[in-house]
Formats: sequence, C-alpha cells, structure tokens
Amino acid sequence: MRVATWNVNSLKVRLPQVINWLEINQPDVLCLQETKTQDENFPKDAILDAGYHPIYSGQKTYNGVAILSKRMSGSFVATIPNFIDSQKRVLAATYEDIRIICIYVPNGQSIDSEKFQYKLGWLTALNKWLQDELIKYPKLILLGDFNIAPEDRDVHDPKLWEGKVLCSTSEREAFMALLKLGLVDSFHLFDHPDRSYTWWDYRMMAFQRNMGMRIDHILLSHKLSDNCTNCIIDKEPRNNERPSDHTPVMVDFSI
DNA sequence: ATGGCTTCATAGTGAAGA
Repeated sequence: MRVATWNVNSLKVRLPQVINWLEINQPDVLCLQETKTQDENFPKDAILDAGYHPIYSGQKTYNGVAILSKRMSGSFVATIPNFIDSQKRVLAATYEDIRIICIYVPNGQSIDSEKFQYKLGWLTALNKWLQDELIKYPKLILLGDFNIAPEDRDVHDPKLWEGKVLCSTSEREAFMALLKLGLVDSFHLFDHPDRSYTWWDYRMMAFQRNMGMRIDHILLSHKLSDNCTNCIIDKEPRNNERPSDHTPVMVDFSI
C-alpha cells in the first residue's frame, strides 16, 4: 500500500501533473492541499477517468483539500469538531480500517499577526480531535502541509529563520505535541540525504540552490509505523513546467 | 532588500502564500 500527500497550489493549474503523477507512482491514496477549487468546479470526471475516487472540500481562491483513492470511502468529515472555521483545511475518511486525515495547516504569515494566533488555535483544536480519533482508529495517518519545519535540520538556513513563522518554538511545540499523542514522523524511520526538503520558494532560484524547508509530513500511528517500508520525497515534479512549490511525499507499507 | 515568484482575483495603493 502506498499513501501520498501533495500541496498542488491550484488543482486547476496542476491537474495534468497530478494525473501524470498518479499514473507513474500508483498511490492507493493521494491527499491534496491548496486545491483552490470550489466543489462544483472540482475535476471529478478527470480523476475518475484516472482510476481514482475523489472526495473534496474546497473554496474559492484559497485553501481546499481533497483525497483521491483507488478504493471508495464511506462518509467523510471536512471540519474539526467543535472548532468553527470558514476555511477548508481538513478532510478525514476511512479506507478499509485505515483512517486518513488530510490537513492544510494555516501558514500563519508572521508570528505577530492575527493569522499566527489562528494557526496556533487551529493546531490546538487538531490535537484535541486527534486524541479521540486515535482511540477510534488505531491505524491512522495524519498527512499534509503542516507549515511547520519541526527542527533546524529541516531548514536550509536555520539562523535566518530562527524564531520566524514555520520555525518558531510555539509551532514546533505544537508539532511535538502531535507526536506525543502516539504518532511517528515517517520521514525519520529511514535514512535520507542531509538537506532534504519538501518546499522551495519560487523566487531566487531557491529550488536550484536547494534553499528549502521540510514542512509537508506524513505522521503514522504506531500500528502503521511498524509496517512502513519507505518514505520518499519525490522531487521529480519540480522539474515540470509550472511546478507546484511543494513536492509530493509518500510512504509505502507492507500491507 | 518587506523585494524576489505564482496564483486567483479584479482592474486596487492587489492579497496571500512560505
């Protein structure tokens, strides 16, 4: 089984790249963030033609998440319970006995902005919800764009980014708090080259200079981490014309 | 260096992303 995540930064622009990537990599599940597509405009037929069943929760211009899966899910939820949020950032569904939770964590803009407080509140609500979800679903995958670089080694220039949004202590503590619930960062189950990242700024030739951050993650409950056989950051789509600024991340399981 | 690039949006002194 293979499960993947990709912040596509507009599904409308990236649809041909997504279809192509599905064909090449054959994930069982692909979670998308920043679809920026209202539900009535979601390219359902193109996804079905590619052999995947989509579920989606989108809005105009910003945010938006989707899960594409070879198997159909039953019902899904598109909100964090007891958390009022007009932004479409979460989608949870169950495939077989595996709970998939696709998230697009708020960016936060800068640590002194109101958006940063929204980000921290959002992460607190996510944590509370995950406590219940992990009891209900021992096999759980929490994946997506976390907009947090968990450690200095996940940042191309830790000094430059010290204390800044994506790297601040409060964000990193929120990330650590998710791990403490009983989740494992699949990236660290395996060896990777130093300076492995999932996002690079469009500007300043950042990708060519590998000035990136590791902010897209796949967290696994212990029941699943025992069976995880690989975690791959696929930089290949960044070579496409009009690439997303994020690359896909995927995990494989021996189940 | 509050820039630089890309997207969606509108026709803004753009907004937001990370």
